[in-house]
Amino acid sequence: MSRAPTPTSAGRTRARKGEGELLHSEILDAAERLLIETGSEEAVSIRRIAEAVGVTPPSIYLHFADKDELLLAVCERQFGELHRVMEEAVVGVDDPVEQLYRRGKAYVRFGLDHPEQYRILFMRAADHTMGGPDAERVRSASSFDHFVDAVARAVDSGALPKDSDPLVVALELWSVVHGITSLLIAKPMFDWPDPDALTDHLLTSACAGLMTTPPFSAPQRRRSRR
Amino acid sequence: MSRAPTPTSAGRTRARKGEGELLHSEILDAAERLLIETGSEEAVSIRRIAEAVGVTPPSIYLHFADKDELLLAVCERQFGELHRVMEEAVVGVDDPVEQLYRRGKAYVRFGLDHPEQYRILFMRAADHTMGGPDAERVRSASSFDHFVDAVARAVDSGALPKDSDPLVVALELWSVVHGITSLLIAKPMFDWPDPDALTDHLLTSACAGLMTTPPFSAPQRRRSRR
DNA sequence: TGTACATCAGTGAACGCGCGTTCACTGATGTAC
DNA sequence: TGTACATCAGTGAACGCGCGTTCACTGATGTAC
Repeated sequence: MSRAPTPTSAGRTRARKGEGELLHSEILDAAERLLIETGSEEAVSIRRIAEAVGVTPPSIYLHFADKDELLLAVCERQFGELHRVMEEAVVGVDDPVEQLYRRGKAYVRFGLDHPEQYRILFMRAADHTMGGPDAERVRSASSFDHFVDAVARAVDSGALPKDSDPLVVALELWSVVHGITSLLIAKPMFDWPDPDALTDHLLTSACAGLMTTPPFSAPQRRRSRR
Repeated sequence: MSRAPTPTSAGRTRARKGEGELLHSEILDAAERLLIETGSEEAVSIRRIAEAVGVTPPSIYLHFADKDELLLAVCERQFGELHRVMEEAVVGVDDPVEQLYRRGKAYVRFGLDHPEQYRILFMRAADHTMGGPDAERVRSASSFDHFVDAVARAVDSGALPKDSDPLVVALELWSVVHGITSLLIAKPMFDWPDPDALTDHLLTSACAGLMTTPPFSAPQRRRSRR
């Protein structure tokens, strides 16, 4: 409309000399926004991100080596955010089992609130998300390690069998909440009950069941338990 | 090498007059093969499929309206196959709870044996897999309905609380096996124990827990259970 | 048995598109003298 | 206070690519007479 002397095609004004890093986070914001709006990872291209920021495509390469690095940075942000909401969910909660429930429900809620981010974090093919750069491995593992610690505390409290392997139990509980989250995202057309209540019920059942069932033991040479 | 009179660029010989349908299944075979080989849905293009079959790209359109219809057909095949292995797993098994375990383990094994197909079936965004054509809805639902029936039999047998909603329990158990399967596919870098034994243990725990925990009930106006 | 014709499986060339990435550049900002 | 210069954020045009899809066609196969 008005022909003001805007230095870029969009309304953006060029960064001052020492402030080139501003664009860095603007790009990440835009990438995340596009991801949510389009709901599809493929629809998020360098060109569309540049357009959204109000900048030309080559500018992106001033701040990210290539598209993969950009997407990885978006993932790292999300891992951080997921970690944050899970920790936030347990502040002031002392009972270790209650902590597990809270973490689980926060996890599911995060996934349902940010389905597209969740897809990138946990529903992508193994190669893309992992393999090369271990930045994500670190973040992801660190968050998972916190969860394993939480399980270990529940074992210590006596709410889970004394000889449980916290790692295995953590993987099992993670499977439970991930199963609920990802199926709700991928198959919303089924008659799902309230996700929060469902998570609560299934986690409660699973913990109760783990208490009364012999702990997991790796199959021996002989055939497995059943 | 030898300059034999091959009618197509690859070794394929043109179908006889009434046998145009032959190419139809050759295309599906090739699409599936490419999916497995490349391990990526995006890498499977009309052009690559045509090349794999030994035919030109436009020939594909003689048998499929567009790429979506082709991928849908691949999915339907896979749903059929998954249904088959799950039914096969329970032949000769009378105990309804044992049937649930067998189905669950067959499900996980199918996913791990066919990770790329599993991704398409259960790990894609909601829009792609569903929405328009309900062909998949039918297949998917029909297989799920069998599972709900199996749960109902377990309820009737007294292995699950009398007033359980079989649909909810089925969704819960599905979440468990899907959680294990999809995490194993997406996050193989964690220290997973033997999938079969893990599935067995978690399903056993979950069923035991469901037996001793009050059945799921939808949250009332008052805040949910906890 | 022979021939004209309809059918039908498949071809070849081209369309327009959006993509990631590169390269030489511009021009505003700050600094040294 | 003035000016030459280095720095650095961002541009504009172009590259080559693989994609889904279309269109008018070819030529072998079977059929009617």
